[in-house]
Formats: sequence, C-alpha cells, structure tokens
Amino acid sequence: MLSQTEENYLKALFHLTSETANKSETGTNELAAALNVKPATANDMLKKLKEKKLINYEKYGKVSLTAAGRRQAIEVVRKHRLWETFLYEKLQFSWDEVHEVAEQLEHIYSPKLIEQLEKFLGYPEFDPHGDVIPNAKGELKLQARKTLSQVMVGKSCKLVAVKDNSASFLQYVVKVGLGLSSKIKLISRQEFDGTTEIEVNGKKSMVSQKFADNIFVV
Amino acid sequence: MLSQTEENYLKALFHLTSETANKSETGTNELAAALNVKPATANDMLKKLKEKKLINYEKYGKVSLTAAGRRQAIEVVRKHRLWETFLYEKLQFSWDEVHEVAEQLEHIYSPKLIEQLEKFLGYPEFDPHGDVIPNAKGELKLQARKTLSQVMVGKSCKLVAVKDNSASFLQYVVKVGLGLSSKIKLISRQEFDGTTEIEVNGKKSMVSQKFADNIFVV
DNA sequence: TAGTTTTGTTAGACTACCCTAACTTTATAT
DNA sequence: ATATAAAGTTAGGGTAGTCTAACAAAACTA
Repeated sequence: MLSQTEENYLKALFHLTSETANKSETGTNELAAALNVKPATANDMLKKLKEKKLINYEKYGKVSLTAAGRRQAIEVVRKHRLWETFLYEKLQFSWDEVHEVAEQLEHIYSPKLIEQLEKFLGYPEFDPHGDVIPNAKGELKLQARKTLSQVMVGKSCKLVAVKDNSASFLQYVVKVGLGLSSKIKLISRQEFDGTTEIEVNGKKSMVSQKFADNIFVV
Repeated sequence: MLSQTEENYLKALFHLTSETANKSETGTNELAAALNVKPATANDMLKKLKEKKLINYEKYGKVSLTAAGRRQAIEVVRKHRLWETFLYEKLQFSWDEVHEVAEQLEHIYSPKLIEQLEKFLGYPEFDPHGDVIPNAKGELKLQARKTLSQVMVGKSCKLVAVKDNSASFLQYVVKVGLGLSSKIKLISRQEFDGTTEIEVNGKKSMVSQKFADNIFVV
C-alpha cells in the first residue's frame, strides 16, 4: 500500500499532466512547487516512485505517470471528489470548505467505504466544483469544456467547473454571483490585459484574465 | 496539533485507565502491548507526552492522563464513535466492520466536520457497540452496567454493550444470536471455570468466562 | 558559441516513530 | 532478606520524509 505522501505525489502528477493542464509530463521543480516541498525532496520521491514503476522518469528528464501510477492517482481523485460531494450534499459544507477536508479524507483506506459512500450519494457524476468523478473502474469521461477566457465577446455560456479549488478563489467566485450552472454573458474584453466584463443574473462585473482562465464553461 | 500517533497513545491511555478498566493509571509495558509497539518505543512517547503536559508520569512510575490529555483523548473517542455510528447507520457496515475504518477516520481534523456529522446522525447517544458517545463538550455519562459474568443464575438481563471490539469477538457474539438490546437469561454456571449457559430468543448456548466478561448488560 | 540563468541532483543533516540489546529498578517469592 | 522475575529505561540504529547548501546539466540569450 502507498503512503499518504506517495498518494499526494501521484495525485499532483495527475493534475499537472492532465488534459486540463494540456501537458503529458512535468518537471521536478513544478512538482515540488505543487506540493509545497523543495525540489530536493521531490527528487527523492521521484526515485522511489520510479522504483515502484508508478512513474516514467530518467535523471534530468521529464516525469509522467505509468498506467499503474495513473490508476492509483485516479483512485485518490475519485475518493477526493466523492468526499467533497458528501460534505457538500449531506453535511452542509460550502463550496470553498470542502476541498481542505477532502484532502484528508481521500487517504482513508477501505474499498467498502468508498463503494458504500458512492451508493449512499446516488452515484454522482460531478463533484461540487463541477469536476467529473471517476467511476469504480477508474474511468473518467472527459468534458468538452473551455475556459471563460476562450469565450468570444457577445456570446453566452454556462459555468460547469472551476480549475482552482482554493477557498480564496471560490469565495471570489461566489462574490461575483457565480455558482455551478450559472449563465454568463460576455459583455466586453480589454485587448490590453484580458480583463473581461461579464453579466450574471443581470449583474455586471469586471474579472481579470487570471480569473477567466480558472472558470470552465460550455 | 497532535500527530495521529500521539492521539493513539492518548486514546489507549484513556481506555486503559477508564472506569471500565477499573484503574486510573497504567504502566509502560501494558501501554506498549495495547498499541502493539515495544516498551522502548512507548517509553519515548511517554517522555514526549509528559513534556506536552498531557500525562502524569515519573521515571519508573505509573502513567495517567492529565485533564488536558483526557480532553484530547475523549475528542478522539468521540470522533471514533460518531464515525462508527455513521458507517453502521448510513453505509450498511456490520457490527464487526465499523471499528477498523473508524480507527482511520477518528484522526481527520475538522471541527465543522464532526459538528455536522453529529447533527446529520441526529445527535446519537450510543455507538453501534453500545458505548456512550461523548458530547461536544467532552462530557460522557457513565453507564450503570455490569458484565454478563456478574449476573446471577436464574436472572435475566439486557445486552447494552460489548467490551472487546475486535471483529472475531463480534462475529462470535452474532453467532450466539446476540445483538444490542438482546434479552439474555442465565440458565447455569460452572463453578470450575465459569462456563455459563445462556438462553437468547429461546436458543440455548454455552459461553466461556472470557466471553461473559466481555458482554455488558443491565 | 559562450556566458548566464534555470532546472535538476547530490550530500549531509534533522525529526518522528519504530526497533534490538543491554542495563537498571521495582516487585515477588521463598 | 536476598535471589529471581518482571517492569521499565537507555543507547544506538533504521526508515520516511523533510530541509539547506553545493554542485551539475540543460536551456536560454545575446
């Protein structure tokens, strides 16, 4: 069985090399930054994970998950998203509170627990942030989605997920009047810095390029 | 914040020095045995916990919890029993399956989670094994109960809790036809070894002294 | 292409938790 | 009351995961 730390490294690699991130491999420093450890620390773990055949890695080269590593990572993601759904749906946690606790719960080991939790929640497809929950076989359907910054001026779209799950970002999202399934109309966009004016429920707001990059819509 | 390991030591001390155990202090070897570590290991931790003022301890002396240590231990026990209740009531876990998973869940840190979980469960008073769940203030009412081995021949009683929570014991209990609230009649007891004949729902069984010592009744 | 910056690696050290082996103190039993 | 047994402690060592400091390789840049 993997340690919590190993699981966290695999999960970080999964997120850094996903379709969403538009990359299939990453580097030591980037991984270290994602996990809030020093590159030297990440380097040690890379050797260990390579030894366990969970990642593809050669000295001074890029890192990617093997099939086995990806399987393990997806299992952690699955647990994370099921717990988030539980916290949100059953325990009245808010959008921005679920992530932190799910970071702990995702490491609980008990196949029966996850199986039963999923059943209890009614086999949900999406977590509270709009992300797809992988099924028990580790399959996750990819969503045809783009970022708010890719939507053209004058068009309307619907919020389906957020990229960043930090509490500060989510609180900001709520403040702008946005939630899952919110309808967003693009009023205008500044060429200069990408600042975008949007309209949500008749209320207009200005949001930054960075903000728009972190909102997924269809 | 305490580590999972520290929490486990405090919890073990709580159980070893409870009313149930009829003792208010314990020794290094006993503690080590309860945690499945060597005495040398427990000794290191005792020094650490004393330093944190969570236990009363002097070299070559007995160990007991301070008020602060007891508070922490009770919080862990509270979480453990609430999770057991959740698993049993909401996720269709059986009597003998809940303990192991709760051993992991009890270390999740989130005051809101426990608060909401308790509310979700309807502020239960007892866990699936019949043990009292401490309230949010850390108060736990003690139960007027005795062991089955203390009941006199010819008398009847009701099962309110089990002492041992191991899967093997609980499966044995179920096999004899017992569960929470079962009515038990004492048919006879051997002077020689304490073997007792009981009747549950019209079915007679012979149980050992050790078995009877681990059944709490009123 | 040569210098500089970025990225990645190695060496050595620290903490938490665990171990074994040797030792000391306390308790028990005749 | 002393020998033996039981309980408890200390010293020294191991692994996982983290760090800093120094170094090596790769990638930029001018």
